[in-house]
Amino acid sequence: MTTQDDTRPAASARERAYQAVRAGILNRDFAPGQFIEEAQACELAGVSRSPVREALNRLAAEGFLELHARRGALVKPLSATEMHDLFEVRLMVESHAVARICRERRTVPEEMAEICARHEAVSPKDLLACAELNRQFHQALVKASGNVVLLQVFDSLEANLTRISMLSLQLGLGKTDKIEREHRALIEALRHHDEAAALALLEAHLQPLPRKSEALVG
Amino acid sequence: MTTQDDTRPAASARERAYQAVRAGILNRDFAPGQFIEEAQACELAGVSRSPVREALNRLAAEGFLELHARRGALVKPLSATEMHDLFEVRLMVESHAVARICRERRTVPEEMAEICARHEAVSPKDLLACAELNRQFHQALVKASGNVVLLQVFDSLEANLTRISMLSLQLGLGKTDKIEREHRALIEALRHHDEAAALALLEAHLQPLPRKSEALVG
DNA sequence: TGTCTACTTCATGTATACAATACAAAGATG
DNA sequence: CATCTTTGTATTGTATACATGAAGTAGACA
Repeated sequence: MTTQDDTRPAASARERAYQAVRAGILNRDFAPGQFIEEAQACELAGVSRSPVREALNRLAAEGFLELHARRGALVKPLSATEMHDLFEVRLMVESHAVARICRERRTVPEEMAEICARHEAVSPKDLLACAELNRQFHQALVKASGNVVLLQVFDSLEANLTRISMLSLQLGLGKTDKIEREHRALIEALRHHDEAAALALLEAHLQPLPRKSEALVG
Repeated sequence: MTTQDDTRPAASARERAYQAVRAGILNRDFAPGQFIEEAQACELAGVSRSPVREALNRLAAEGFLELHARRGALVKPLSATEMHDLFEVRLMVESHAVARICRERRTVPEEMAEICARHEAVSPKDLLACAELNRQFHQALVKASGNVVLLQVFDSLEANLTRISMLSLQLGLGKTDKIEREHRALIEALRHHDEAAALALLEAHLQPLPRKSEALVG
């Protein structure tokens, strides 16, 4: 029974467990390679094992965790190869979205510009908010392609993308104002349905992390 | 309780529940749009609600089901739009794999030819085996790209692809010998690293279902 | 007769109890 | 001293009991 202005009245136990553990992973309270015990998660979220197990299953499906039978939930380390491959796939997905938008001369949703505006308003210190807005922008781009399955695929990359994004910001790479400028430029190119320009901007925007940061995720 | 002369070495309760419900969906014992009650699934698999719930969660994550809070697990209908979008994404993924194989001049794994050989041996009547071999071939193609994330993405499409594949064969579309010939031709093009030819073959091979069959899935 | 309401019923959400197993530490044996 | 065995303990896997909320039904009233 979610009221519309849901400040936070009654989240389900499963949802609380999910959010708590997910935040713990992103904060690196749970480090990659570490096992998360159900009891820990129970205490953290203040719920019993049933919803915790469902949350862990979900996090595993999303790629945050690896479930080992009778061992528990391992926080999945990201290898250099995986990070590289992830960026390649992400570029493929977003390029496809750009191509569809330009070729079918789709109108660029207002949502994307709005996200940029919100991006301006937020403090560069608030890493989680910045990462979230960045995610929303790229998600909106893929959504604008009109292909629901493409959107599902993009969402399935979200877990790892968010982890990398958080890390990138924590390391002080990726200035948020530069990101926002590039987003606006991309919107402009899309509005003119200039596929070549948009693809070039996208490719320049989506650069993998430098090698030195790899070890930090895995 | 499990009898002692259990031919199988004791699959976990969760796995049994997963297999049972998944088979039920593919057989269309559980029709699209129908709600699966946990009690039904419990009886079907002979286990209690705990492993059944985990199985349903997994099936939902894989795209077979939609979980509605306090309502249950709905067998997800596939709309015409989703089927179309699915083929577009699939083509994108496999095209990317083909491009990578050709451009990086990768050796085409023996596995792909072996699958074709097995395909020859199997009876065209055995729909499930044919669908499975077809899936394996395309999965091997994506795996040959060397991009592990691309493979994950392809696997995430599996649920819906399998449902459609089963349906296609049930309807007597897609002759299996034609499929196998096209697979062999694709291997040949890949071995020569002829990207243009391989992409053309792939595109011709991956044709969406005719419109008339749409209603049967949704 | 239609509709609104209160109640009954039942499925899901959550908590907890029980079972099985893997890991670790301590002891036995060569 | 090293290694194998044994046994204890902790954690996951499964079953079941309880709580909560939703949907349907029956009855009363307009």
